[in-house]
Amino acid sequence: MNPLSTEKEKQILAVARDVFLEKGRQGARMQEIALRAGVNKALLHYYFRSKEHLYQRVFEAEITQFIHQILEAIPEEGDFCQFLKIFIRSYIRRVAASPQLVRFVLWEMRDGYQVLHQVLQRVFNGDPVKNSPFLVRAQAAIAAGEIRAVDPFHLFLNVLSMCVYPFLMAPLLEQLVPTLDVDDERFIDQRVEEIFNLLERGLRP
Amino acid sequence: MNPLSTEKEKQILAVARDVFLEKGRQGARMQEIALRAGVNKALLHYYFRSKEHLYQRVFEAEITQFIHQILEAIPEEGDFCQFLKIFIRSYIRRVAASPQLVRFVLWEMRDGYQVLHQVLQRVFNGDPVKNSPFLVRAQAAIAAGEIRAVDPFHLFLNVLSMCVYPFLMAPLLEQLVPTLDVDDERFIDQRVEEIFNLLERGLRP
DNA sequence: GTCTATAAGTCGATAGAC
DNA sequence: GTCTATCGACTTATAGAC
Repeated sequence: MNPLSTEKEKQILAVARDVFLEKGRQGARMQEIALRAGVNKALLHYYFRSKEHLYQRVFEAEITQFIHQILEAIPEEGDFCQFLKIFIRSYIRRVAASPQLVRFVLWEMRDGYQVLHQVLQRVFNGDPVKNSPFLVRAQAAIAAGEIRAVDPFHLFLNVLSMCVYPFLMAPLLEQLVPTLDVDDERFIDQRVEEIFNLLERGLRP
Repeated sequence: MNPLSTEKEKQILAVARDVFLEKGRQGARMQEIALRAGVNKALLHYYFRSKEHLYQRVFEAEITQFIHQILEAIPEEGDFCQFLKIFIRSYIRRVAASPQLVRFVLWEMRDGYQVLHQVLQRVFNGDPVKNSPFLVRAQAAIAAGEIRAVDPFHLFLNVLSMCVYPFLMAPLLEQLVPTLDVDDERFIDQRVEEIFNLLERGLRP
């Protein structure tokens, strides 16, 4: 196989990712992907056979990469509060870097939640609920009396929610508050602080 | 104007709402809307001129209705904690009733955030940030020393986030935890309790 | 492998009968 | 107002030259 072909394949995938995230599964056009990738439309079918195949490749790749990036940012040591703050910061930074991805995944989840589930199964050795670092750490912290006995699952949902949702609403928020810029480091730091302080106080034993 | 015509127009709008929420702006098909509404495709154009017009009508109507339903459920009296608990319960019930709507709005917000902004301007007399009941109540509660001095804007974001996000993730969550049913009253009550307890403790002066 | 050209099908929109 | 029939534009996909 020609290394140039592999290179071109990656190029197409990168562009397809952008177009799918921008326009969605239905809105994306093979013509636009070809144009922006600087290749002919027929070449897309040569490499990926159909729009559906290309979409599946992009969707699965993005989900896998996203989960791995989050996992890499999770610290192993330290007490639960340290762990929590670092997790919040990492997660928010990742989401702020491409909120389009989260919006895309949530929208496409209507049909594609099985794919997300399969990726989680693979990454977390068959049992995401039991093996998720966050849930493991939270349970340990409760057992050790570091935090009060909340439901770890709901706690996890609460943390993810507060980290993600404002960035999904960003276009509206920036319209409502003209001085606001959700990509600004200061806003991100503010959110980390507000979320962490709320949790730290709300979880005290 | 024939009352039957108005009836048919409403029927089309109701079906169009379902199809747009299900398939999105691009994925929705005029043919499908016509079929499910039991009318001819040409009639859609007779009433609404184009797919774009029909979409705008549906989008604006849904946003307006959603905001009004939330506002109706906001209590006037009581201390901030009572207010908070009722707000959380109302908001979650509304979101749980049709998470598809929220998913749709967030996805379409890429282009449609101006519409959302216009509706908010209209409902809140030109200044949603100043006149939003939640922000007003939060500021008063801080001034009265009922809760500690957090940023009301971030507090609002946190509450909305925790109420909405889990229902956006519902398809995945139910796959991960087979016993989970996010439409079950018990899950909804659990979430209200977990969110309220976290906030009540996290906001103590 | 990469291109041009085109097939095959879909969809929004409209003309025109009733 | 409501229907049938069809146009015209667009999109995916492929055939075939190079």
